[in-house]
Amino acid sequence: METDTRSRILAAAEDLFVQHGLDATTLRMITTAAHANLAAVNYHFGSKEALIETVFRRRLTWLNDQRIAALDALEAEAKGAPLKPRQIVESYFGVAIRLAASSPGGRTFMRLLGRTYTEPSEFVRSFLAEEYAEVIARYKAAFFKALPDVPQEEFLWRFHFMMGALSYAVSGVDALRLLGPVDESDPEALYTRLMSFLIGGLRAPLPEIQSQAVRKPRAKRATPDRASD
Amino acid sequence: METDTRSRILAAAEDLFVQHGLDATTLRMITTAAHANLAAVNYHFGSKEALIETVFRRRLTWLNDQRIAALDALEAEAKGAPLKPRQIVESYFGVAIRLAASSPGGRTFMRLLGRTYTEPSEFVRSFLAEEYAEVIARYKAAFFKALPDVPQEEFLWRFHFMMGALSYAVSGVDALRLLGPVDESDPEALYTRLMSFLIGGLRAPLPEIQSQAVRKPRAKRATPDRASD
DNA sequence: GTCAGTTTCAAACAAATGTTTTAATGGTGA
DNA sequence: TCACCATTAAAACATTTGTTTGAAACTGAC
Repeated sequence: METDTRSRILAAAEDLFVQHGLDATTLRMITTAAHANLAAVNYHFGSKEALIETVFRRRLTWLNDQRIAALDALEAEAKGAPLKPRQIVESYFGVAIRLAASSPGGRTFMRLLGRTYTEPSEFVRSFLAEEYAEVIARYKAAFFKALPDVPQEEFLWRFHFMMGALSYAVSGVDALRLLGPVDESDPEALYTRLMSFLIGGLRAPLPEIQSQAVRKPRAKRATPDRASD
Repeated sequence: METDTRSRILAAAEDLFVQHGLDATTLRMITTAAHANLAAVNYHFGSKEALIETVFRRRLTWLNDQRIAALDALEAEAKGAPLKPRQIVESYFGVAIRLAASSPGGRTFMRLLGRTYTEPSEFVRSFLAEEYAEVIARYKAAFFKALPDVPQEEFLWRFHFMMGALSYAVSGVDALRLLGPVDESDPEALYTRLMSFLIGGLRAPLPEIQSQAVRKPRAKRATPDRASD
């Protein structure tokens, strides 16, 4: 082996986590794959949870730093003017796709991350929230400024939907395989496809949300947008 | 307790699975919550895996039967003509949202299902694929007929993205909470919001996918669609 | 060569898991 | 009342889990 034990463990863990999930991956699987002794994980990281946190934080801080840097650059160029929604979407989701495309390890990690957004484990959620706090705040502000006509609640949902689409885009494989054979090998094409979809969804006509108290229970659903369908 | 042991176990399992995940939920947690003996799971279901499968199949077959029935109704009415994309989207994703809205148990299950699409466990994937095979085939055919101008590969990705958005829409909570306080209490509003987004994404301008072999490595990304942004 | 500090190793640890076993319980019809 | 059945109950089962231990091996500085 070329690298040191610590690095080999990190790589093996990342790989096995995405294959089998966090819980189902045992320390014995990791240390075997890393050609290390079982005790090495506890020696180098302290515990399995600490290893998981290290695996995530290592790449996630880098990812979100990239996002913030991209936003900084856009806002510097705009000199106070609102950004175009497309620019913001591209910088937020583009960074993720590019990480997935950059290296086998990056792709593995993005698949892992996509799966872990919905991870119920408490300690994972807590450091995930911590890692995302700043970047979410920055992008929310940028979007609100760029889309002053879109109600904030509506936008938050759309952002949420977009994150779901991204998650499936990078982690997809399994669910996608249900649909039939598709080509997942070209990240540039995936990027282009996802952007089209996201922008289309983000800029879709605003639905008329009736207040829950007023609406009649079994009323036929109104379809106010895009009458041409 | 009102109901019999088997039903109490099913309800408790569904509830705990969505809270803690499949692996992290132990039989002891389930049987305690269900006020049953530990051995009851193996007596009534045979194994933990069989219990999981029962929990999913019970609601999933119903869900997909509803989808197929909805499609049957639409196609009967259309008398051979292609359906409108919006109709198909509404029948597929609307059924899911409606199940989530119909009862606390339905909502719990949809959250569980959203989380489990990305479940790496082999046996879960296998029976999920089995449950989805027919409904996916039917809807693929309907979509291809409704959108003859959209390349099939492009559509499959968009369908995949839509499933990601749905997954986050129903299972979301945690990831959504990162974004800030939103109202998740009104399923009708969620339905309307999601539909707008999905239709917007589905009908977005087609991206120009350059063949991977031809494209230059670091070429600036072309943004052929929606020049107005 | 020696020695302190770091890393690796094999072995064992307690705790928790799904499952099985064996007996007890409760109801139903003969 | 008895025998039969399905269900429940308590206890023990073998495995597997993450973690700890204590000694061996290695490393670099003096």
